[in-house]
Amino acid sequence: MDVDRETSQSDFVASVMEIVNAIPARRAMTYGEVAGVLGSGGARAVGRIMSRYGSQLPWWRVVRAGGYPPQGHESRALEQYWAEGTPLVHTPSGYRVDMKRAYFRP
DNA sequence: CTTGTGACCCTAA
DNA sequence: ATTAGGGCCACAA
Repeated sequence: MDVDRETSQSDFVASVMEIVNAIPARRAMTYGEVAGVLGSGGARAVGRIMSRYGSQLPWWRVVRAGGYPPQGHESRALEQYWAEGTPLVHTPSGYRVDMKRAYFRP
């Protein structure tokens, strides 16, 4: 077989998609936590996958550390949070997901 | 190989 | 709450 074509990398991508797709509504998980569950790559690697494959995933359920939504996509995420009823907390500079209630641990 | 960029994280002040 | 600095991983030029 010619090289492993897509093994370690594609496996990582598939795992991320599985986890994100498994996050229930009104819940949220951080990039670092997803990476931690996989035990490989890093938060940035997860973020990169989201930018590439997140189009077909509930990407709004994946937030930054502290519950802050993805940078540059805050408006889009807010619409989804509002539609699903995700617990939010308003901050002086915007809003954030209430990790106190929305935090999801697989 | 060096540099720059990105849907990131942590600690300190 | 906010900014600054360092660390991390993956990729294009």
